[in-house]
Amino acid sequence: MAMPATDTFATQAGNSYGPINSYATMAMAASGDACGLDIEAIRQHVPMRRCKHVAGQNIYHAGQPFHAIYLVHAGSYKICELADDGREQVSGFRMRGDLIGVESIGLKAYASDVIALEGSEAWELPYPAVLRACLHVPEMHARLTSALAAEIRSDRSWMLMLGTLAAERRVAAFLLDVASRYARLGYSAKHFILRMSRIDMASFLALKHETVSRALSHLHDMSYIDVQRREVRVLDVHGLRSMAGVGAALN
Amino acid sequence: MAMPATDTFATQAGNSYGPINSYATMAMAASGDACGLDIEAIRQHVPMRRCKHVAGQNIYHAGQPFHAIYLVHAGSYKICELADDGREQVSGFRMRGDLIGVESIGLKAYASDVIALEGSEAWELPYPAVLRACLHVPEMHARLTSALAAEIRSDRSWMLMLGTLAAERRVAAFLLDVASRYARLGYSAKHFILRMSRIDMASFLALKHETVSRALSHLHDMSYIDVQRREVRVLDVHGLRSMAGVGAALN
DNA sequence: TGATGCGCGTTACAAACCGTTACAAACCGT
DNA sequence: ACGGTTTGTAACGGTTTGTAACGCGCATCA
Repeated sequence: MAMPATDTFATQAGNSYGPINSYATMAMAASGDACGLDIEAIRQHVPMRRCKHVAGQNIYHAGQPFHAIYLVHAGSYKICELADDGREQVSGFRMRGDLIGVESIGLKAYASDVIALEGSEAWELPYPAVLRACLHVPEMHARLTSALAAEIRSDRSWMLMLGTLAAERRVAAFLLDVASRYARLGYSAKHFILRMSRIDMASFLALKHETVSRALSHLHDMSYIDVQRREVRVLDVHGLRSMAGVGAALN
Repeated sequence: MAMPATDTFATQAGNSYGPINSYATMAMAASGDACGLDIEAIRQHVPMRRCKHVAGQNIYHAGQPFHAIYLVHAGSYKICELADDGREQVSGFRMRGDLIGVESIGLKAYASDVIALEGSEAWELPYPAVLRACLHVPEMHARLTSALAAEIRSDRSWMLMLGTLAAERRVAAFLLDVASRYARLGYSAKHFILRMSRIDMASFLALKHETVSRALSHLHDMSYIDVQRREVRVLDVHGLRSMAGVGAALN
């Protein structure tokens, strides 16, 4: 039982010390994608256009009927679930290569609210064209289906995390997840900038932002990380992992 | 703001006082399904066989490669997420008309563990046949895709519930969800038998089983419900709803 | 038949964790 | 420099958990 899959990003050490991801470098990642969707291949079947983006606004305009899904090109987006009575829950963050809006397939309106964090851009894929491509190109069908299935699996592993880990462990697991996502995109997994506020992190982790602050401070005190506002340096991956429970959540 | 969608099952009052769902009556529901999947229509494209079922055993046999998805015919199944370190989280319950296993599409192994609760049966749909049908029958493609999308939306509303509601409210929301599921199948929404243990409920709601017990007792004290072990009578739907937050989670 | 063991459910009490509240410091744009 | 927003820190209090005890139903077995 000696640490299976213990090196989600330690094996990628080559790029673990790559450039810190800043808003600038985020926009120029390699175009090959780690998330199963190759932009060039899709473009052969579905007309895509780059989404003009205004920081802090929904990429889905409120009240508009559902007409497209989005493929994140740069930056990141937060996905929010809204209740009738005003409650709000961040259900995830999407980065380059992730799809946004697939859960609205089959609906007349959007299932969730999507908010672009600073400096984000996405490709807009008209939904009718996507459907047509799925029916005529088996490969597209397989891609969309496994993208949906992957979305479910990812949500489930967060349910596992939220249901079984205490506050501090959730924060550790979250940091490891962010790190491995950056690593997959070719950025450093040991030094990165969180693109979301403490409040967004807290909502996603089902905590209060003060609790997130305390947890981060404590992880800092234990020398697992070095954190200053949104800048994070991972000092002890092993320690973080044991804190999060080996293989906690994530992928 | 006067109570939108306030009558998820109050409008179906005609069947709200139908027969109590016992293990016997559960097996003979009408064959028309409320969940978007019509068994007879599917059978035209995909060979199905009734799954022999042994209470308490996985319907996915451990170690076997992924080869089918399942359509629940009777009873209910619980879906479990497992972590490497032994943590376990119930991520949902599936009833008649629900699909099981769609999240494993595209994988060599199963994403979650599935455990049949007492008296449950399912239709087995061989996965290759399902895929073939999706490519040749547009309607099948739409059905599978929206089943996957619905799965995502359902998971997300539970994240909303877990992230924003306190313990007692979660329990109330859970009861309302169970009630509306029974109503959709034509059973009473005001008098039903919970098919899962307190421990399973607790895991699903990210609580401890004692907390679930206390919450149920308190709902009983407030005369919202009448509960005796697994038998539940809903006495005050309105009260339950305000407890859960109007329109909380569900569906 | 009655005894025993086991899992499930309920309740009480104490302890721990996290949320609440409040305030101060750092950062940002103007 | 200014005000507003975000983040950090601390003390307090409440909700949830942990622990333990007990009742109940059911299966096993003498």
